[in-house]
Amino acid sequence: MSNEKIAEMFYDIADMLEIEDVQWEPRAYRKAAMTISTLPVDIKQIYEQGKLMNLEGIGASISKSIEEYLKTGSMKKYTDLKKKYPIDFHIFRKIQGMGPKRAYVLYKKLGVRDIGDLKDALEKNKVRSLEGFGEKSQEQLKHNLQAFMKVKEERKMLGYVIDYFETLADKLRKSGFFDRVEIAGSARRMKETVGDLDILATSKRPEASMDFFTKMKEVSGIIVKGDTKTSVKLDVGINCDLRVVPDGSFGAAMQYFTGNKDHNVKLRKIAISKGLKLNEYGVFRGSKSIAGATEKEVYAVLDMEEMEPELRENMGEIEAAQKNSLPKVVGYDMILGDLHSHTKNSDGLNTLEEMVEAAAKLGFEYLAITDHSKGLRIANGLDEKRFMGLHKAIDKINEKSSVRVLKGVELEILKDGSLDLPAKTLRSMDIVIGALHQNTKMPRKELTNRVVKAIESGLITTVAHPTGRKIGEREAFDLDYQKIFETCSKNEVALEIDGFPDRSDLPFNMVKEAKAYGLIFTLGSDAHRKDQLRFIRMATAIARRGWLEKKDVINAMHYKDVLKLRR
DNA sequence: GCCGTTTTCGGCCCGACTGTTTTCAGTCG
Repeated sequence: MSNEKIAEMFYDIADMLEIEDVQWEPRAYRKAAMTISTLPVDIKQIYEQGKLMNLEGIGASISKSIEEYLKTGSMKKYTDLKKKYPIDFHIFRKIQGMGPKRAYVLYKKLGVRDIGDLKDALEKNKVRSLEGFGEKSQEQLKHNLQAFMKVKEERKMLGYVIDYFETLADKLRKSGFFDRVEIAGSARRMKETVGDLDILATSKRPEASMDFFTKMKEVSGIIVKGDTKTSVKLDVGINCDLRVVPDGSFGAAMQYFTGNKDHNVKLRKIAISKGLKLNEYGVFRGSKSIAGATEKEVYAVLDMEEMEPELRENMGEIEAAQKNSLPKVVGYDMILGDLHSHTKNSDGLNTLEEMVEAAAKLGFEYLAITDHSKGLRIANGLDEKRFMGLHKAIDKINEKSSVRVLKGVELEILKDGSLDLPAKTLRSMDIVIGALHQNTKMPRKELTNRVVKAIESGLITTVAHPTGRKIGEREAFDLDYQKIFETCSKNEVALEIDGFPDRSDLPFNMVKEAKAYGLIFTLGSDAHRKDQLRFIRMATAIARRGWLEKKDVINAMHYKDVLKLRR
């Protein structure tokens, strides 16, 4: 996919135009870059459909540049600018305190082009004497550069830290120093990864409450400490901001700090169009506050419904809220079971009995055991015989267990698109999750046909973790996803949302895309240990972020209906 | 450069922080 490449070029152009003090254009290019980098499909497809100009922030000029790049592999505007500014903006953008203007000064005065040059200049203390810089700026850049080099993966996967976050917030609540304590930020939006933890609170004793906070055992270092904002390092390796806000602004602050940024920007524009001003303290007409105590009233004075935090990504939710057409997204409490889990029989850690017991503790109505099939050797996949044995054990458990155990398999889709187990075995199962694990580097067309063939076999019920991505580790498969979605739709095959934090697959923006094809979804924790069954919550979060409603999610059905659907 | 039931021209989100400034530029979220 060229999306990321093109987006980076536009970000570069924006930086370079900013150096030239061009007004407004940088903003336009950044907006276009943002749109492109979050596209759920290959931009080439959109170009081929002639729909580039339908994208937000992409007009005549930028669409021409995209076309030029797709056809020739280069972009004149970019190349020309880059000749003047041969600077590694791409990397510098990731270093705090290195904006385009500073990068240019460093290039012009010291010849700094890339991260190595920067390191060199800083070590030789050449930066502090430059105009506009000083001792402190130099030290700060040194520090930020080090932080950048050290941090391989600065974001944490939310699934691994969400319980910790909630425990921390609970401790604050129970301390007696605060009146209200709520988690905001990307954790509240249930984003797959989080860079830090934002907590909002109200307190009658801000000073004492901040003292309490900084002395908690989870706090490993203090970054800044004040009455209204304190930032600390947590022992799990990320930062936490605690803000104490006035009671009457709590709703406005929750809105503001839940984000995301684009969502907030759009809201503020709408406020302006109504002659109002929106900030983290409230909604104002002139200097008079007309809303701010609750989020609901903030949205209400902007003439829209309040939407679930998971939706606030500027993916159309604002327009929907204005038209009263927000989806009624599936609730966490509507999920009755888990449709993807493993036992010791393949590559899980716990026995069938232990998994079922853990599912009962979590209040599941049902649990699908979907151990790997034989083709996945490293996972000790099961053949027909071993599955028969497993099914006998499941039948036995179902006689007495409160949790209904469904018989399933995470089935290898083989290299030629054929399936790893005979039809007879597959037909005896309640759920058959077709999956790609091996030989996935095929050309796009071949790989797509392989999956299509599996879907058209009539033997699989669901496509497992469809993109195969692993966050920070492995890219998504090179597949024609539109074709996959179409084929699933035609053949009544569901897509899986795998809630295992590293996977988080399908990604939420593609869930929304896939829903438009009329598809239904299964949610799975992909648990390989009993304590990982809790990841079903993360799968639900992705479903919500992808605008899925109760009717779109098979796990919201009772098991009898799931089995009926299977038949 | 994009965009439009207040505009096809003239707007474009907002506040805070920091360090470097003698009133502001750059950066960030």
